[in-house]
Amino acid sequence: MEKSDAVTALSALAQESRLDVFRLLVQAGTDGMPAGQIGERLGLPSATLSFHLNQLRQAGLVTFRREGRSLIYMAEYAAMNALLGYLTENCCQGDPAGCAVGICDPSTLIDAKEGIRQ
Amino acid sequence: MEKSDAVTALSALAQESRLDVFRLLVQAGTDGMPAGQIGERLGLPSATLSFHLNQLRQAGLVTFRREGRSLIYMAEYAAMNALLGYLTENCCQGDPAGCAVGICDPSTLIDAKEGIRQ
DNA sequence: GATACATTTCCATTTCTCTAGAAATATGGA
DNA sequence: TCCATATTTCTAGAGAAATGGAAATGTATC
Repeated sequence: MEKSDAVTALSALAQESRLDVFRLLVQAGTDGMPAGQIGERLGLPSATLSFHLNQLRQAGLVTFRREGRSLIYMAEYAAMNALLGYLTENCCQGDPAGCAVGICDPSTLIDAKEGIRQ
Repeated sequence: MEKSDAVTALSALAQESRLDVFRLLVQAGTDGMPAGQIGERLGLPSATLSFHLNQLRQAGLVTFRREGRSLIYMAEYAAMNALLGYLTENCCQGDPAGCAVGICDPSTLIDAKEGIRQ
């Protein structure tokens, strides 16, 4: 992961509404959640929500698919894991004994056990 | 960890110079590094560096101690671990099989193996 | 094609953040 | 006490981000 990508992802999460949205989508799992439902749950006007969803999308932290009239947003677990990896990358002078990298991906549990980063 | 604390910590890290400073201190370990040396390494004017160090300090991500004329800054590993925990907290609907929380602390390797969060 | 619905884009306003020179503060040594 | 060093606080200007109403876009249904 590049430094600029990390800053973009951290900036995207460093805002109360967006952190709420992201965590909601992390909870929602691979099913995702339509934009309208997100706005309803968090009490955000549609234009405001759309702005924040766009920020999260440009940071690579969420993706979406269309289903009828709705856009279903879902968390991008790989991006979250890459960010966690970046933050802990230089930790403990590379000693794995004191440094366990967090991995979280409901769709690839097998990969998670092997470790995503090589 | 409170949501507002998480936003503060993420905001602190969501800036190129501060991310550089934090990672440098994570590398430096418990010895820490004097402010002057940080500024020299990253090419930051003293007032600018001081502003960023203050942001990191207010976010609880770094602490400092005085040694003679120098202020030695060091990473607060517990705060970083708390943030990683917060981001992955609602992951995988609580299923521990797909969700391992990252832990990193050179000074408490034993605690790390037990897991810091209860 | 007309209408309803879901969501986005446009826009202006307000608010927060970054930057770095200059002055102030704290410490140590002559 | 006086000077050098290390770092902070003060300050103001420039730039970026957040907000939400109104209008536009895309999709489905009749």
